[in-house]
Amino acid sequence: MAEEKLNQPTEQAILEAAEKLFLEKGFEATSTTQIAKEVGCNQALIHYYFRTKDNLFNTIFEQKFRLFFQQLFNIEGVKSMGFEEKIRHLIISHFALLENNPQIPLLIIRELSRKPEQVALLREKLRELPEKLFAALNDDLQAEIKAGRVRPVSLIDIMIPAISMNVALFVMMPVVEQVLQMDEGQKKNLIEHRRNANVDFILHSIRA
Amino acid sequence: MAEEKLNQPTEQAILEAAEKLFLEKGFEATSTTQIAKEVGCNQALIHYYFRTKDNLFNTIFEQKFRLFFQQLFNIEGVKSMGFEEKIRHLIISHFALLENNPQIPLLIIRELSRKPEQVALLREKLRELPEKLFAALNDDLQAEIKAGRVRPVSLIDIMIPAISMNVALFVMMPVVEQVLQMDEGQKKNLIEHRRNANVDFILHSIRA
Amino acid sequence: MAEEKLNQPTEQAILEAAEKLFLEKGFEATSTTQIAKEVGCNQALIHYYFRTKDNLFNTIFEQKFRLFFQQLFNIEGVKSMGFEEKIRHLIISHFALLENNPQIPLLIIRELSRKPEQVALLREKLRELPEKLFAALNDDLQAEIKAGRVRPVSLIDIMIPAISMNVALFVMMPVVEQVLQMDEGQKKNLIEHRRNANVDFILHSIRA
Amino acid sequence: MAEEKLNQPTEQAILEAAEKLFLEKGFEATSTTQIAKEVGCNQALIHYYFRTKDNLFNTIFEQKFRLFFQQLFNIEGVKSMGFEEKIRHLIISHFALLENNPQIPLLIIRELSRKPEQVALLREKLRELPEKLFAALNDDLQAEIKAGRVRPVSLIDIMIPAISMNVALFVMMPVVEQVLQMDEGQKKNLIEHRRNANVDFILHSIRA
DNA sequence: TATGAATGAGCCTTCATTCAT
DNA sequence: AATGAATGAAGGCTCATTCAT
Repeated sequence: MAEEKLNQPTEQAILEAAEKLFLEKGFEATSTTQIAKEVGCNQALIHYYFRTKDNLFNTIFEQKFRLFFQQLFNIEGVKSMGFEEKIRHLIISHFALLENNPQIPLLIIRELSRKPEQVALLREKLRELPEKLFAALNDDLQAEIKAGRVRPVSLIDIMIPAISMNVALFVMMPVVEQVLQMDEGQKKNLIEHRRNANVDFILHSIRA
Repeated sequence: MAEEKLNQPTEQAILEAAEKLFLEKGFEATSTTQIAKEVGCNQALIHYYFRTKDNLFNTIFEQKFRLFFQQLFNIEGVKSMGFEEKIRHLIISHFALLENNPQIPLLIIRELSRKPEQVALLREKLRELPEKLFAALNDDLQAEIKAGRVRPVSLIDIMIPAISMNVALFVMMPVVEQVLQMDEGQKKNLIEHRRNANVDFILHSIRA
Repeated sequence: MAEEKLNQPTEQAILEAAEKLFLEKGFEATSTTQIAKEVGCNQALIHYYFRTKDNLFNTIFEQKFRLFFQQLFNIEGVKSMGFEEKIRHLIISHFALLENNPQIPLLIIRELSRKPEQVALLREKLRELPEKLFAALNDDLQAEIKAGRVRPVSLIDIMIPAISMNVALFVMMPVVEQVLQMDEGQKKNLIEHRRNANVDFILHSIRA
Repeated sequence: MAEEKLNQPTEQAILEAAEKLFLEKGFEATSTTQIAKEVGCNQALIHYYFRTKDNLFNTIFEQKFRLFFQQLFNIEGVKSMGFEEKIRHLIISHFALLENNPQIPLLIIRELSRKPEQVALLREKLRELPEKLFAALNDDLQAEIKAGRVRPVSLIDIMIPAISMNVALFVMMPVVEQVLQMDEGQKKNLIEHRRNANVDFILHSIRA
């Protein structure tokens, strides 16, 4: 309960090394020996701080998980916007979140099955979505449709493409990078382009 | 490289068991012991046929990989269609391919980094795309744009959303299933719905 | 169920080494590495044959356990004897059993708490005792008491001292050996003496 | 060696926790971590006070050992008794000692082999026996035999059964408890009964 | 073709111990 | 007096691989 106490530098270093490796290679492919080597400490020290590899992973997973979904549903200052502006803002926020945490979706996809407790947490988080955001947005959407500015389409059929396009970009990016031998600049350009392209695509698609 | 001699039944059984497990749990989390148990044979037999676990994995990876991209770019009988029909057909073909091989994208995303040799292969395959398909399709697209039936948009900016939406559906499906506690019927309905929803979304988005 | 199949020589060697070490030092103080060294094989081989240290121990424990209690209650040809002769024979049989398996009592005392399944087995074995032996013996005892040849005493109060004296000798022998710096000959003499001394003590004690 | 300065309360707490655990589970199966947890202190503190686990164990072993044998041979006020009364008193004293320290015999049996230094100590202690007790008692015994009140028997052949019966009761008690599923009351009754039964048995056995 | 036996390397974990504070 | 941090060694176990048959 009393979480977020200031970690010791070593504990923090372990967390960071573990985070890096778990995100990069997944739980199974990461060994505590590798983490220790990355930290530059004895392997037993990892168990001193976190007792088990599973524990260490859970700590990181939960933290990343919370961070991700808290930001995902944290959409302040949207109320005063027009509908199109809202959509644009939400997609760009989501995109930014992924840009800052590009490996989290794959982490969740990979490892959620190993963490049934987290499933419940996610379910709960997702339940907040309709009430806080979905309902309001849906009202706007229905108004837009009635006004003839948007074609008849359900909100979920807007959100799924939006989320899919954003997530897919970052999930598939490592493959694309490798295959197209992209350098950092090219990658940056691609991301920059997709940010707006995704928004445009959605907005074009829903126009009446 | 591609020796296509008919496999022995045992060799085939190993391949099938390995395929199932590798797709399900990934390379690291699958052991040759598990594969042997699944086949119902001796552990050493796997090495008799494939020498190393890596070898066995590569065989499957390459095969799945070929299958995936061959079908992806194999668009017979498209020529006679109209542009919209072509797009619809391509997306639905791609969707069907994913439906039949829902785990392949995750496999590639997960394991491609471990297989630099495969990257070259993929690159080569991708180079065929523009020549066989891309160019022809692009001609159609430019014609449609000139005719005012499609808004000005590059072909790649149509393909990326299309592929993204299809891939994201199947990559994220295991998480969605778990979180929403969907049964088989619900899952089937969702997939059925998305098949057409994805097409519609693309088509709506590109209309002038 | 189909137990007692002919063991491979290596498996047998492992069993023997493990038996020796487990009896000598107990479960906790014996490592699989030590067992492997004793056998002269790789440590992993022990897990190849028995999967876990616990499994290996259980195999030995159960075998020793069964052997011990089967012989304990296997008292053939006693029926035709007179009462005193019966008592003598039973004590000497028990003594011989301990002589051949001097470390088993300590093994059971040490490790039974770690093996709750075995407790049930032992309980069952012990339930056979009264029916097969105890009842008959008790009839004899009552007859002897009525005839005035034996003082009034319950059978259990004869058996407990008998068993105690026999067991205590072998359980305490390692300590006695060490403390008194006895050589093999002295030890043998002591055991030989106690064999008869124990019988005599019991017989003297119950005489009217 | 025997520095008898008053222990610090913490040191005392460690000793008590360690004693409890060592007696219960033996040296190998007890970890300094467990002891620290039992005490509620830091693990390092145990080494601060006792330097090594072995040292801590030796302290306890030696203390228990001394206590056990000092009381064993400490037979005050016996001189004025008659022979039978002496025997009775000695057995009951021994029994009481075991009742208060029921785990010590098993501790010694288990761990003496790991402590060759302690063997010398025990040997020395045992050498005091004949001088202080044995000789006097033997005189009494010979007198009794000569008087025809006791059958011809050596003192050692009285003492071994007496000690054996007492020790065996407490050494085997944990097994008996488990197997017969005895509750505390039943156990208490059994012990109470055996206390006198053991005395009676010895006395009956030596009568002429 | 197929298998049982065997092995070295690595994994996660626990342990006793040390050291600086 | 007491503690948190850190470590080397060892434990049990699994793994991919090899080899003789």
